[in-house]
Amino acid sequence: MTDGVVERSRPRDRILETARDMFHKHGIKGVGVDAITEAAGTNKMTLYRHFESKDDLIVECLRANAAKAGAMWEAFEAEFPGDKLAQLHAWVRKAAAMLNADGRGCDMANAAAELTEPDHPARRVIKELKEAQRERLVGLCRDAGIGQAELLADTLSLLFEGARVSVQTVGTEGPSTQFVRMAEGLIVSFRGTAAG
Amino acid sequence: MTDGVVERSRPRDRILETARDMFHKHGIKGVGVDAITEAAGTNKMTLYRHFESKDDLIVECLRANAAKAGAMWEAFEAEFPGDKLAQLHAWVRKAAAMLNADGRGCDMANAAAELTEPDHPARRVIKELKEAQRERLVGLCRDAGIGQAELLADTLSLLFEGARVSVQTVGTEGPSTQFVRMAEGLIVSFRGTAAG
DNA sequence: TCTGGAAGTTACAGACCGGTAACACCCTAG
DNA sequence: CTAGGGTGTTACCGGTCTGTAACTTCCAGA
Repeated sequence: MTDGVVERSRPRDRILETARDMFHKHGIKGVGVDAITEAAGTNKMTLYRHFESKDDLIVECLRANAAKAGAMWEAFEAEFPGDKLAQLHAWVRKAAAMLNADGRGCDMANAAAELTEPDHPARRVIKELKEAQRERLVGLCRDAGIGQAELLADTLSLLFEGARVSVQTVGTEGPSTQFVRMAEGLIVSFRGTAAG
Repeated sequence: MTDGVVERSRPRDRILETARDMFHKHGIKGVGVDAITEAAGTNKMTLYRHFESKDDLIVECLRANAAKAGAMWEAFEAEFPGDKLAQLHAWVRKAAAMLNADGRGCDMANAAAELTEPDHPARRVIKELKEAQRERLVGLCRDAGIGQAELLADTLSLLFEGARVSVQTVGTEGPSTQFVRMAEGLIVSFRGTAAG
């Protein structure tokens, strides 16, 4: 049984998954390690055997989130192999779906809002992962043949980030309802300037 | 001396101002009432004589922020009386300046990220104040003679919100550097469609 | 000068926080 | 059967949190 990569329900995995869920729902400082271990069906000692500290657990949760996001990009490539423009539209649809998923914003952004210490270990990984996501979106726009790929990618990125916080503050009935229209309009507009 | 509206350095005002500053810098759950009162040069009992609870203090801080934001809009009107388009451009400049002011995002959005309880008293005031701000921006766009005023206002709003969280996650050198270009381009674009 | 209210001080309650020590328990590999 | 590592259990440490009680000090207004 040592070959299994899954080996599900090992305590460490349960802790990581439970922490991700609870941090997402209640915020990082709103959840204690006791609550996490209890919800994960284990205990505090086991948590501290697998993670150096709560901060370490936070960082691992953020990395797990990033890994899940990375899988999303690969799913786009798998669904529309080579068709970067179709993948870009898939990203827009996926982003819109995330807006209506729940009222909580981006875990990275929320973590950045809570962990204010400038040298907190989570801050560097947040920056790294956000920059990596930007690279992927820029690459998608560029390979889709769009002229000002960086500007379009940054605009779409800011729109999406803004929509997520808008959902968190005024709910799903606010400005975020127009996200798809805005994004699609921008893509059309940028494709037009690329040709001209 | 009862006529004075200022009467500065009254304990309640010092507490409110200090709490606003500390909540902004360190987050709401990252600051205790002891730290606030000490920084305000007073004590905990005085705080609880003026505010029912920490939650009440939080709500008052958010309202104070909104009042300050309201003063900003009035400053636009005072600087460019009647010229709504000039006021819209002033808003863009002001928003850009706020991006470079400090690495912390919008206090409302940060509070919404931290206070996850759905019935937290701060949530309703956050929603009210964000909706009020949207109304002002929509009104500015409409009175500036722009056709799809709501769509432009929502797009600018999401861009600004996104830029603020972007600053918080990747810093001032990220996508937010393009905010002014994006916003001005959008205004030009929307003014074009209004005429056409 | 007297008085009343606002503000300061100290101490405390009760709960929760992150983190650790010591020990008992399985369960599997040899 | 045995040994050992991963796990569970209990108790605890020192600190911090919100909120309160009881008391003192100050200061402005009459």
